[in-house]
Amino acid sequence: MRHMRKVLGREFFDRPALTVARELLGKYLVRKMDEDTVALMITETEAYFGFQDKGSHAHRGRTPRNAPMFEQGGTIYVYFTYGMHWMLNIVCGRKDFPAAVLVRGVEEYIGPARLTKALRINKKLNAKPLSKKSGLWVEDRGIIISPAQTKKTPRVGIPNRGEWTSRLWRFVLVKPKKGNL
DNA sequence: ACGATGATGAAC
DNA sequence: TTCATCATCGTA
Repeated sequence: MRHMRKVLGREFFDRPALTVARELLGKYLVRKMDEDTVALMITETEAYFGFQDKGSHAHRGRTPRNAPMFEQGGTIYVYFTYGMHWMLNIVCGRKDFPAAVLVRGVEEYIGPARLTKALRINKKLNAKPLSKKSGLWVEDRGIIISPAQTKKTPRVGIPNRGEWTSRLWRFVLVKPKKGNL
């Protein structure tokens, strides 16, 4: 299993965003830039799920910006915020149900805007499918993440939304201590 | 610790 | 028309 490199397809992303967010930890985000292909392990994610989620862009329905969230699982949703930053989301679940996972960190580049800057992810990828053709995809390289390595916390930057603020929908990969594996 | 950045959508 | 937003960086 050490050398497996399975490109994750629709069957992986056509599931609830919480499941996908948790299982994306330890998977590899792969980006092809010209002749350069970079693969970085995903270390931090957040789930956004359905119309009722008051933290989600989709909670008041479809708008031109959030339209990709209504596409099928595996669609890329990239949006621009704070006048400078691109945010990378991966759409989850079936078409017409708005759900996605925000990729907040990969090894080496922690922070949703930092990783998009490093991997040159911007509007050009919005609404495209994760695939080798689009130049952005996710691989399972056989790394198993235990529950003990998965820290759950509230989502970042969503104040005063009651239960939607306190839900533990952020997942962080914790490096196991030496001798603890 | 604070201001600049400046798209998008909601509130007023 | 004004304000807050799923941040980050440079400057003080």
